[in-house]
Amino acid sequence: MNISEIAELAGVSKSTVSRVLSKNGSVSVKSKEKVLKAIQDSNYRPNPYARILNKKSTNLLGVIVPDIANPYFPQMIQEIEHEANIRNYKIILCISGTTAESEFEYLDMLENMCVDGTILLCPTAHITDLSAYERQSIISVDAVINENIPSICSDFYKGGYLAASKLLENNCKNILHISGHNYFYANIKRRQGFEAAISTAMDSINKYDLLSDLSMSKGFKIIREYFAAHPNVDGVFADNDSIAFMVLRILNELHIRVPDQIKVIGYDDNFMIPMVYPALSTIHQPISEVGRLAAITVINMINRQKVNHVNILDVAYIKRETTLL
Amino acid sequence: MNISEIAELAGVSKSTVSRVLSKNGSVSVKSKEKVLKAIQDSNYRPNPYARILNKKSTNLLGVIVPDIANPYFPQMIQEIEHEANIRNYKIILCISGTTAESEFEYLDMLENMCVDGTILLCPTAHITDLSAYERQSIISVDAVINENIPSICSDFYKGGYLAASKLLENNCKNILHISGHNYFYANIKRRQGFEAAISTAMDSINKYDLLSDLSMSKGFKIIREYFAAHPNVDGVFADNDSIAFMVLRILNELHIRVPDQIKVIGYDDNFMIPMVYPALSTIHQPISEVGRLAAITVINMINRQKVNHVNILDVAYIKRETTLL
DNA sequence: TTCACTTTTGGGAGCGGTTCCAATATCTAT
DNA sequence: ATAGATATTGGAACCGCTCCCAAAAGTGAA
Repeated sequence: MNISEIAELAGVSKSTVSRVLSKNGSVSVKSKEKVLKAIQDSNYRPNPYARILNKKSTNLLGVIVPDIANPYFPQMIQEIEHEANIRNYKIILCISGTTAESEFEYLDMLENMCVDGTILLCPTAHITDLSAYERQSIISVDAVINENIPSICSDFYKGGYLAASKLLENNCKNILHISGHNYFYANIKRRQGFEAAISTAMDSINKYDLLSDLSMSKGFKIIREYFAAHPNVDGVFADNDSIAFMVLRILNELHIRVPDQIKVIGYDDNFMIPMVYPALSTIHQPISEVGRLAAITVINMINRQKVNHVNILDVAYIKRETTLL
Repeated sequence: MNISEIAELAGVSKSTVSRVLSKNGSVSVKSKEKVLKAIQDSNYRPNPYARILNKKSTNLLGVIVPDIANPYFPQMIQEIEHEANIRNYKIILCISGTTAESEFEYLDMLENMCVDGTILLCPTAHITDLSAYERQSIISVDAVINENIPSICSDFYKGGYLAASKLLENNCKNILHISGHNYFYANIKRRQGFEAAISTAMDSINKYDLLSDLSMSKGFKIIREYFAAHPNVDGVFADNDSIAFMVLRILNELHIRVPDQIKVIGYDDNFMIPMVYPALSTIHQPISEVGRLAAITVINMINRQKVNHVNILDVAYIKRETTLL
């Protein structure tokens, strides 16, 4: 079934059918009715690719995400998908892992597919130059790539700062910061904020750093060994909630009481937190707002409207059961 | 940049360029080199939509998923995406919620987009007739829709059966089955298996059922009240791990010891389990295998190869810390 | 050199829409 | 009734690629 057959069925020309379908150009009520009836009768679906060939836009949005195991990303994707759909955009999902090659491979693929825009979720620091991708509007989430690429971030610096401040308020003196990567913008900013806050402390503070591959397979061993070697640690800031969960589990095994003996603060505000005991104190990121703003921004950019190149959304400390204050 | 400009640059006809691009038809070495050089020099990217208009296929796969908060789905999507990419298919991700209208809306959209195939992840029981979608090959995962639609499922019946058997082995006499929905095939089969196993018990068993909306906002209250009203329960089977986590959290609040006083078994084998205490005993589903088989099956179906219409993958009981046996 | 055969090539008609343009129909005011 | 303006319509070119087909070029044996 194509537009010519519909035209024949309705007894009009295909130009007229096209006008009815795309709702522009004037069509008499009579013709319009005939066309609509013919479409009804024949279960006709216009071919979007023929249209794309004429128009310049595909109404496709690429989303490149490092992984979707960490629930942070699915939540954001869900929000992006929702906002995009409202505006008649479809999502092409690309899961890149954390290698720069793979990110570029997907960007190439999306460029080939003529997506109208792409949202880079948490790109690695390897991505600095996107000038080769001319057909698509690109924005980044949770990382600042360069001044030409609009970005949406929650305030990682403040998040790190808040975490350290709260550990200090809780009277911790031997503070451990655990993180799994150092090639994401988020980690770097968070660390800066964290260290800035520590350096404001009146008392003398011992700061420890554990930076390692903390995937579940290796993480337990590494963290367990670290606590064995540093029994004096009385405050922990984990770069994400999964790491914090591992810490809590290990402290439980070691019969170290939380929050009496050690305070623990996570990051992300994983939706699982309220389901487990003890409920983790953490830094909450406005995931939905970030996702929504990302979708809106990239679509505005596609439509050549003005967009803010710097968007920093606020974070908040959520006290639960692994800290006293 | 289009194929004609490349042809001009290379000093050949666009037919020849097309032959080089699509690697079929014979082209002399000399022409081929000229064309390749012209493409190199000009950063030309063939327009896939012009190709789609001639060929019949889009190399697009739809994936319709009820939600992506539950980590079960992201894990599966990741696997599907991976397998699809290897075979040069791209994924259109659609998040439908659990309403049948939305599932049909997305199916319509995918039909309009001329996707080659669609994978329905865990469709609701409302979906029974897919005959209106003629252009795409459709399969379902975690549900049997009808005998025309190939399906990939893990063995829910056995999963339910196993869970009940294990609770009986653990000497539970007052067994509670908690589930959040009853409009998914998975829930129905699981319940059948569960009840079949219970009915084989030698001793007299009290079986309780809690079937309700157990989203996190309401779930805690409902479960808490249920335990208050039924203090004799000594074994729990939760339809998924998230519900089981809520149960564990509540039992902890009530100072009821697990597994001494109550045994708990979950379902899914959520990757978070090893990170929290006590680690949940659960029924493990082969998520990756299901995802991989789904991708392979739908692509085989697209290519008109024979596919099995019934695929049931095995599940296994994983004993951790919330049961004794 | 010539003929028969194979390889390579370019022209042109689609694929299914959109859109420009000129032609025709309809309407308004005189 | 008629000129002039406006609304509606169909024809045809075009978007960028594929692929059929016939022509041209290349090959080898007689």
